[in-house]
Amino acid sequence: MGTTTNESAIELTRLEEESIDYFVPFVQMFGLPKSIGQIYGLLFVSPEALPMDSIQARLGISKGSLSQGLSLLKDLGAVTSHSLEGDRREHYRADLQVSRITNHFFENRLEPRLQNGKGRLSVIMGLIDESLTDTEDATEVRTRVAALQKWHKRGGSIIPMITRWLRR
Amino acid sequence: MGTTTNESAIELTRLEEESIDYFVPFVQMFGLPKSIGQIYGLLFVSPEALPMDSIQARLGISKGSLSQGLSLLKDLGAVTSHSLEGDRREHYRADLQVSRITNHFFENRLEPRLQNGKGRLSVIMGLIDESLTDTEDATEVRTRVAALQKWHKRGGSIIPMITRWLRR
DNA sequence: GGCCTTGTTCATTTTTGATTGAACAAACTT
DNA sequence: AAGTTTGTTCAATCAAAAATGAACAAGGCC
Repeated sequence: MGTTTNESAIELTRLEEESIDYFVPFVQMFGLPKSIGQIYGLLFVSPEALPMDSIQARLGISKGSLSQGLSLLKDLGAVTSHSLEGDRREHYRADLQVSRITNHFFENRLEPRLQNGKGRLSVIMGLIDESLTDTEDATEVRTRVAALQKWHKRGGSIIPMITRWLRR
Repeated sequence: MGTTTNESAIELTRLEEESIDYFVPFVQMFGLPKSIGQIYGLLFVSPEALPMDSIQARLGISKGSLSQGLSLLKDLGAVTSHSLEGDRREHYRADLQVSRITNHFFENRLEPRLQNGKGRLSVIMGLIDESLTDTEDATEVRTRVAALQKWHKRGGSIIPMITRWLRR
């Protein structure tokens, strides 16, 4: 049995449970909260789009979490919302682009920090002589920083590769 | 000025500060605690290997964190320990292989979960008919899961590529 | 207008994860 | 062997992140 048990929720099918148990660790791997995995997991195995109250009843999570979670998933492009005629509620459906979640990770979490790091490395390089008076010491450390810079370039160039590879 | 200020610590050089400010976000990007970044950042710009008490005095972090942090870094292979003659204390030096940190992320954090996920997907595929009686619905969802499986294969095959690329 | 229904926001609570430091072990010193 | 230095472990504390739910819009409906 999975870890999806929750008293106050409408019973989930085994399929839904398994899907959620799949997606929760998946999204956590990319630093997203559990609730995102639950929501996406449920929608992923729902053939028809679901309204918020129905999702809430099944997952037993708060309206707040749900609203925020759905809005993040919409931003990522992992979930789309649809209005059904004769129903005022928005209905949410999982988009197949799971890669949106991973792209978000690479583009929002990795990329900017790598970028920022690049600048810092130049500063560090500049500070070496100032702090390390012994020439040998300075050379040693400069070698290390140079290796990092090289590595940085590599890392930077591989991210677009990965995202391209994962998308489609 | 960086975020590395700490009352009870021996003054850090600008170089050390910058290095720490570089590595703290870097390691956090991969889900490692801040203290790991501080330790590694300090060692990275230290030409000579440092003993624990000296690291502690400079960073102002607890002996516990330090011991655990160093042992993790040693496990990663990002730090090596050396015994100096005439000094009972172990001395720690940063290994240039920063890629060890990223490898650890890919191999210990991503890989096993992807592996685990693979199995779950088969289970999910098997549960579809059981839960979705409508044939169209079942087909729809089966398509989604199939897409995920395909994506999974891709993801699995790209990880060795990335680690190979980053190493050396 | 007044009254529902649907959804968002955000201050508070809860949970999770990191850090601390005291207790302990191991190894050296005299 | 008693004392000292060095390092580890782990229960308790603290901090950061996530979830809750009440207060608040924004629209529809009578």
